[in-house]
Amino acid sequence: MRYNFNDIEAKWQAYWAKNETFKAENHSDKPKYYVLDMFPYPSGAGLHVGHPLGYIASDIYARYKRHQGFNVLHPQGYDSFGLPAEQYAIQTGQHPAITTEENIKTYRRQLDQIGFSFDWSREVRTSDPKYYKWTQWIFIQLFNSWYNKKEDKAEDISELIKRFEAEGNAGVSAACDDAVATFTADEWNAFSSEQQQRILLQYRLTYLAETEVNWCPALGTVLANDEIVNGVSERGGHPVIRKKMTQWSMRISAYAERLLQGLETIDWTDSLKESQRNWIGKSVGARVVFPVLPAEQGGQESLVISVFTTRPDTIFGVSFMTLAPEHELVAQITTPEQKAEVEAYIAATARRSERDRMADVKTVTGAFTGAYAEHPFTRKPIPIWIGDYVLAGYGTGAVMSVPCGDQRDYDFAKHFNIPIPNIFEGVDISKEAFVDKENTIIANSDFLNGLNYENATRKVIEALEHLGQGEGKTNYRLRDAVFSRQRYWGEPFPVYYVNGMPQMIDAQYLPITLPEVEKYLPTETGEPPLGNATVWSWDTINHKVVSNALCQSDSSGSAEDADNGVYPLELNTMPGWAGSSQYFNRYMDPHNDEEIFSQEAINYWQQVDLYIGGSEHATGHLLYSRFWQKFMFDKGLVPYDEYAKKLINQGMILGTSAFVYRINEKPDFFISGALYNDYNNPESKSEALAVIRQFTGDDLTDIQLDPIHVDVKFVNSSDEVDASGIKQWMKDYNYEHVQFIGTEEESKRGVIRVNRDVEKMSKSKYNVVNPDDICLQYGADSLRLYEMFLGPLEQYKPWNTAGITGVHSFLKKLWRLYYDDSGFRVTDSEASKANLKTLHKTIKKVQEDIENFSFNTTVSTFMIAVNEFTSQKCNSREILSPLLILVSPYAPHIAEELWEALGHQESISTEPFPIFEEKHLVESTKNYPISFNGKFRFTLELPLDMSKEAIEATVLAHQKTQEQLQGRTPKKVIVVPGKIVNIVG
RNA sequence: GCUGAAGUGGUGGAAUUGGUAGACACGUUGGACUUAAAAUCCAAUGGCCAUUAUGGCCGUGCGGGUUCAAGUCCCGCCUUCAGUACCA
Repeated sequence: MRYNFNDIEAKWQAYWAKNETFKAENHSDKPKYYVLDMFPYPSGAGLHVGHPLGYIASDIYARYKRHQGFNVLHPQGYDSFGLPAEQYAIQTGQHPAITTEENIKTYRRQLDQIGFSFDWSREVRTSDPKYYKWTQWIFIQLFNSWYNKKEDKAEDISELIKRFEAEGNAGVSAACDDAVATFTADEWNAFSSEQQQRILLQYRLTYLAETEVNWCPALGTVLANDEIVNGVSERGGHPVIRKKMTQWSMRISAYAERLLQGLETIDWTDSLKESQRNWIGKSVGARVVFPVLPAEQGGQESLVISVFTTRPDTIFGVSFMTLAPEHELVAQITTPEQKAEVEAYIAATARRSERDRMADVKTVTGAFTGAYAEHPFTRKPIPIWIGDYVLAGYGTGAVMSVPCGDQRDYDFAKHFNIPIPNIFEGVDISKEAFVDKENTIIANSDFLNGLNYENATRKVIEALEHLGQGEGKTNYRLRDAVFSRQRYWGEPFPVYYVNGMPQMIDAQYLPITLPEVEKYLPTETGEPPLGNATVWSWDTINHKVVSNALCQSDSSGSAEDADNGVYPLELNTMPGWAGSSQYFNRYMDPHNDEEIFSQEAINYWQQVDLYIGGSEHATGHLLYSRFWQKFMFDKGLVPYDEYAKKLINQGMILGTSAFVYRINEKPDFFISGALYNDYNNPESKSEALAVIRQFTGDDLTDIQLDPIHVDVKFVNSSDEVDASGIKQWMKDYNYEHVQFIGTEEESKRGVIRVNRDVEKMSKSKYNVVNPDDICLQYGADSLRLYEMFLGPLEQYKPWNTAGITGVHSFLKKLWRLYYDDSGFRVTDSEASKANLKTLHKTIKKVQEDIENFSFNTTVSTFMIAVNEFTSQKCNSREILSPLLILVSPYAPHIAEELWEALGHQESISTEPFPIFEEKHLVESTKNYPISFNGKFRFTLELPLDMSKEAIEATVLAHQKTQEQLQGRTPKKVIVVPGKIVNIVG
């Protein structure tokens, strides 16, 4: 019987689906284990072989854990809100829901065909109203919460209101807007409801505020910081500008310290933790207040400049101050004489885009404001400058410049001839600043002289606090996350407006579902696409979404609306990360319409034991979801404030692109990779040029060659495209007018050689390999094994279809252990010692490998085992039965088929994992490699239970040793029992 | 610049954590089977030298060091990839 993988795989996939083999129950006598994948965005292109890498790894682990006797939760779903479906809708008018549904069907078919053990009964889709009902619900919970810094947790907003009513806000330590004003209880109680609401917004964990956002005009939406790469949008590469807009924000900054501390408690990769630490960007230092000296004329009111510094110990080295050009005090303090210069400078920096500013960090620019500030200790005047090396968005947008201790301050001072006082003992600062704070001794600094960094810092902060001119402060780079998107295909907010103030829709009326719109672009008045909906107002009396016509006001919800109780709804939608921040918990109880999940379910599954996904989400999804989890923990909804105990980043599988080259001067001619290489080799350049000229019939002397991607499906394993491939390629890509030029040898054989290069796998690079093709030709089990075999999980590695024959022939060999030409060959005969040794060696290795996530070496272990069993002619059921269980996580289809052939009725998937027995590996003798000063080497077989001394004596007495030593006396003999003998001369 | 990861045959990659480097696979070469191809099987395959067999020398990015023993540990460099950045 032949190994007919196509039939076998289809058969078992149908069996698993029919019997719900992988359905997980929310209670069990078995211990639980939760294996999670990052759910995919269902794009129109479908899966390529790179996508399932992490899913295969997690599936192997999930299947292994089932064999180990765990109740395994291994769910899958779709992150189905997103830009591409909406862009497609804008172009074609097709509703994103339809596109998404189609794409999901393709994904599901492709995933099923690989044989994953997902519990599909728990599937979630972020775009499903039943799911996003709970995304909206969490939003409401965030709105109704504030962050109590004293308790270090989120609390209900009603607690805050009570405290305002009783004592005002002076004693409240909260994470809130910096600009919040102090008020007493009496003042609070006297405020209008609208004023109160406005103040509360400054405390809520999700709030509406005028913020400077990253606006992408081409996409017509704002982007989060992590959605911008090198100053352009991650999707599409469009330019991004700064713009002020009223937006929803998430007060993630309240959780900065806990997000940082939490990293210590979880088993995530160092590089990923480091990315998050950098993103949170904690720096410890001090806030220092510098009073601005009143200008001689005008008698300005006393202004102060507040700065943040990590080096308060260098305060006596301050020789100037620098403000960001956008700093709010710049206009007020600039003297009339300097006004023109300062304004010109501000205008010049405003013209420079963010990108230019980043690219050009070398040039020192700035302007003097003419104003001076007073040093808190020396009371001497310090000139105030502006310079674009100071960023408005970090710290206070102002720095105290210490040129001797900071290279940027140093460069600035040199450029503008500002004095550089040296406050470090025994340090030369004539060439550059001295930035090493570990080896600092402060000098020329009054009461700080002779102190090191730590002591000086402590003393300065005490002194500043005593003066009331500063205090110790910790600063975080992490900004609050903008939560509004001017998009259609996202979660609608459960928000309506009364007199411009946002109101939450009561949770019992959720979900607020997306309205139908005529077109998916912004409205003519510039409002988000939801502004196109005719039905999109909230009726507070009947509690439902109703026609816009019933609502008088277009945006604010004016007084007239109050008469009929109909108010406008929020027109923005939530960003992509909203839905993905809670899906891992929702899988535990995905069909619950009463609660986000039952306490029973969350207490059973608790948290994710293993999470596998790409590292590209390091500062996006993986940070936001931790924030939501901590919030849910504060609300008592989840038992852990970290949701994923262990996380592994799988690497990417890259494509191997193929290139030929277009002659820039003669775009109708393409040359082969071989000819290109000849042309670029000085020795063969003229020859290559002669060949090219024969075709172009021209006197080309120097040509420019542009690489053109050839679709890899036309290229054979020798990197060649044959005549029929060329023809097909030209037809498919409208290159019929093109003429190919190859080397003489290529022309003779009618082929074109391509050059290869490794790139990210992508449709536009024509290097995509489709798993459908692989499954058809080699089977899903081959695909699974090969993806693992390619290399360590975390590593980036190129795909090379040619290599798959290795694992495929392994499967065929495995099959032949059970079936040969004469039929089923497994018998009840007794296993030999050699059989048992191979089996137990394999059990041990496989178990160790899987537990270390070293999936690539397991495949080798399988191959070795099968080769050994084949040469042992092993046909014992006692061996071949457990072997299948070992293989089944990797190649589940063939394992099920052979398991059935062995006479089992049930699926192999929950069979107990074979138990390793040391006794089968124990040997009585061992080969000791013997060497003398690394010179001669031979092996000697000795009993294992020999003592060190006995081994030494035996070795020295051995004839071969005596011959080799040639009468010399060894100095020392090193014996490592069971391993090695070294004779040292 | 900083942070993280990594450098091993023609290629992907192993190496029980200091103990015979190159497992396993691809590729290549030779052979068997076949009318032929495919498939399958067998053999060789780090480099150099020797060959009548047993062999010998050099080899894990580079330069040092520790050790009986280093791909692995220590010091100093180089290179590549990824993330991040006028962050005060």
